[in-house]
Amino acid sequence: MAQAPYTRVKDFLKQGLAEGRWTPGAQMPSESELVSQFQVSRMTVGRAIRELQAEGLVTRVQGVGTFAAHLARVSSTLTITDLHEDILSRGHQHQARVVLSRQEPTADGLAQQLGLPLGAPVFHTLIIHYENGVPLQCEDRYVNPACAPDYLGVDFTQTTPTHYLLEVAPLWEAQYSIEAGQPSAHEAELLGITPADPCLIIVRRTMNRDVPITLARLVHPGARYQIHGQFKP
Amino acid sequence: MAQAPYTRVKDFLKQGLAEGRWTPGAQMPSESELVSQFQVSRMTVGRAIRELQAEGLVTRVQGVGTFAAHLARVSSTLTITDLHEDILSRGHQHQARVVLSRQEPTADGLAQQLGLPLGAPVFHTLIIHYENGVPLQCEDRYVNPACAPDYLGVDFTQTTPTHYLLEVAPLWEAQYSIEAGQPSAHEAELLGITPADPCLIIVRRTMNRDVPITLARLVHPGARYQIHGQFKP
DNA sequence: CAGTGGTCTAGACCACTGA
DNA sequence: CAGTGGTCTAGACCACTGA
Repeated sequence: MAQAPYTRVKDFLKQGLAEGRWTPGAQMPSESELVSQFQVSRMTVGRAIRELQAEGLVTRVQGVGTFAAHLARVSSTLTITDLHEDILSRGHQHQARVVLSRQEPTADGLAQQLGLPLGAPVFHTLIIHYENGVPLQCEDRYVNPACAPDYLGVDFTQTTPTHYLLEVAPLWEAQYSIEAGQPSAHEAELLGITPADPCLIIVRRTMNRDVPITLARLVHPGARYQIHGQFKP
Repeated sequence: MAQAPYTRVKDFLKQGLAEGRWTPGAQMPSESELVSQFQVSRMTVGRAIRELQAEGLVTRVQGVGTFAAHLARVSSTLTITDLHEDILSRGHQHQARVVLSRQEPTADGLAQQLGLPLGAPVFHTLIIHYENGVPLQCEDRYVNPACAPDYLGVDFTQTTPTHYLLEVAPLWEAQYSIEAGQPSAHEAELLGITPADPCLIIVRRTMNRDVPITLARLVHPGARYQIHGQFKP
């Protein structure tokens, strides 16, 4: 099975970039040069270069040319996964304990974050997730009732809020922050650690077309949780 | 200025996905349906759908069809930025203090990580980065001498190792982990914090075509450093 | 078999850049 | 002006799937 022509062009350029044949900022072969070099149509080399551009490996300027990208800002993907699936994929058991599940009036900062009027009802759950019996995450979550009216009726020992919300409210945009911090006294108690133990804290807000769906604070004992990732062009 | 036809098709599909018009797993219009609906050529709808596929919004199966993606695994981009640029972009001042810069014999675990024989020389720098005079990062870095022979001669109060290495050794692949932990006694002293203060610790290894270039441990006081990101299709 | 996506071609017109 | 990328068309052949 012969390789597709556009991948041959793409691989040629990619290899040259890896070898430093075109150093960052240098002009790369034009579409017409590649057309005659590879004896393919311009659509084909166009696709090859466009994909490299999408991967951030080259930059293009109309009327000027294609250039090897400055890799100063290399980006990697950080995947928002469902903790339940993560744990199962490690061949371990996942349990959840629902500490709290109720409706509350929205407090001050929260109202703003969820785009609700101050004091409007909001759903609040506090769930501890265990991997093989060991507490791994304290999930403190507020949900916009308009996006998931039946949220409080769900049995979260059987499904996770993340999973349920992805089903009922198509996620469209997410913002998150990651930091190291100390758990609150209550969180420490629930996680079976001391308030001095460092934790990885992720705060995440998801929205659908400017309507906030949910705000979650995810606290993980530092010794038990790591984020891994890699970048590969 | 009329919108390009392929973006019209792409936006139509994207909007439908945001509205939940096609729920995860549902079959979406075929290329030929879109061709007659939009009165464009198949190449054009093909490009629109291919880009949605690259963004992870749809999945395609040859001979079967195009389907709305299950968004269970939504990914966001985490950008490897140069701390120096980060700080300047906030309008702040960046200073670096070189605590250590020398050649050492490679220790056990390190040799493996860098693909060097045990005891082979390796470059080692320890640098503290300050934002407006406040310690923000402790950068403990080992460098494969073969990739950057002049590394130890560089004045790292003037340029950062990240920046220098991106210049001399085209980065091609990176692996990282992020966790919360406690600094070593030495790190705490250098950062002006106590060993009990939680820190965000990033360990990053970069390589070029299977040749490890550098391994860095970046320790940040939790109270002073956060990672922010967002996902938006 | 009909329908799907995967890919390619040989041309075309355009906007933009810099000499 | 010549050269660049941005985009499109109308066809084509193919591999694959499921009835």
